[in-house]
Amino acid sequence: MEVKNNQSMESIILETAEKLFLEKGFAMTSTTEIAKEVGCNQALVHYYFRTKENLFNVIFEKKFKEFFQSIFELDNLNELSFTDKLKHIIESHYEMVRANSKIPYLIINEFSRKPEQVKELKEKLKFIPGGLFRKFNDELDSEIAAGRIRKIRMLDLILSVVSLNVSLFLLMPIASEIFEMTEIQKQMVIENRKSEHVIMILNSLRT
Amino acid sequence: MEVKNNQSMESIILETAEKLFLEKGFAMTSTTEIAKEVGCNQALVHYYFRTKENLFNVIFEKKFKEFFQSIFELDNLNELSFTDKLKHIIESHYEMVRANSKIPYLIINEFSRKPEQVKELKEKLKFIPGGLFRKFNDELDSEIAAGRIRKIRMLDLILSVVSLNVSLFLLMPIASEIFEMTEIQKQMVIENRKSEHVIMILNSLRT
DNA sequence: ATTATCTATAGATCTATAGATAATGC
DNA sequence: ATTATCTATAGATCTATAGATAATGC
Repeated sequence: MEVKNNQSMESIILETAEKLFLEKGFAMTSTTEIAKEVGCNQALVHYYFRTKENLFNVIFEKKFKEFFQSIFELDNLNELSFTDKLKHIIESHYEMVRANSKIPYLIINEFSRKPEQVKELKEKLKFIPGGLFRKFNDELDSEIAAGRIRKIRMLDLILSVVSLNVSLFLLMPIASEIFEMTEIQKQMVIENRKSEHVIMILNSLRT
Repeated sequence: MEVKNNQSMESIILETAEKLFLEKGFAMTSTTEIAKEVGCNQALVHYYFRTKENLFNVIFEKKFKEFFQSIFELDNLNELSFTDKLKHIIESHYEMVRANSKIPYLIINEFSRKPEQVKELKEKLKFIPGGLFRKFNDELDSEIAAGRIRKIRMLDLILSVVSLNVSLFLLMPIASEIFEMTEIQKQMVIENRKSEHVIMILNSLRT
């Protein structure tokens, strides 16, 4: 447990690995490359994390939790109307995906790399309080019962919000080529889509 | 140019490679593995396609074109109203993604593997007739002018349709774990989302 | 003769570990 | 003494090619 000039070697390795895994995925990133970028020898990466798989898992679990935690963040919204609450959720989820736009790719990648281990990942979500979730579901149902929004299941609502937000950032590199956007246009689209997603979802819920 | 019992070796290799690349991506698939699955030796894979990169590119270009062609398939819809036309586009795009659910992942993967080559891929879309596209854009604008739908750009409409359709299949493996769906429930969700997407988009366009 | 298929192997990784040396904490 | 870092290397890939042999077309 040495404290280096500011940062321990272990944490530098971790951060560098995180950066590279997010950029290029598990298979395309070697421990040799991580070491080279860190500026140490390759054995040291294994000294701290034993295996590449191990190192990846540490990072993956962290990112995976980070990502799903934010989806279900519903605190301090009690005083708002259902519509405003939903608007807030869409917007904060959007901002979270924007700030962590590589995570969805990492997660999809990992699920396709180890489909058999999918069950274990479920365990990692146990920390999410189901209460908030159920409460929002009840509110949704009573809005429907009151005839203020059309009939829709919670699952469909979540899928729509997550789909729109996540895939904007997954598709942006491709879309910007196809539609020949400049860097500025790209930024404008990203800026506009936030309110577009809110409008879409809210509009689509009208009776 | 030998014709084997039914199928040439070259096409068997191509099909097997396609299957494996779609399943596991470029980096996680080796020519050794392709050969093993085909039942030939590894040198033969290189005999027909020289390099792994080459083999991948042949497959990628095919899939890439296939995918985008179908998005812009707007034939034989002239007699329909704008709304019905849009409904038809959403549904047929949905079915295409369902039938080729691994392609979006392949494309996203490739774009993140070679971000520098993005420009070249643009070339591969030159075959798409811009006319149909512009015609639909004009129709959209006149619907807006007539006050029948809210103000929206073509780009936003396309992004929304593609986002919803594509990410359903990208997210399904993960979502089905989180929401603890059985295989039957999964199939039901996939069945339901088709009309849900149509409703969402059409509803969201109302003034 | 030409094309398809195989065997064998070079050369470049890459992961993981053993064992030596340097740095630090007590 | 213990922990961190390095050098060196084993062993397992993997891609690509050279060169031998088998199969086919004329």
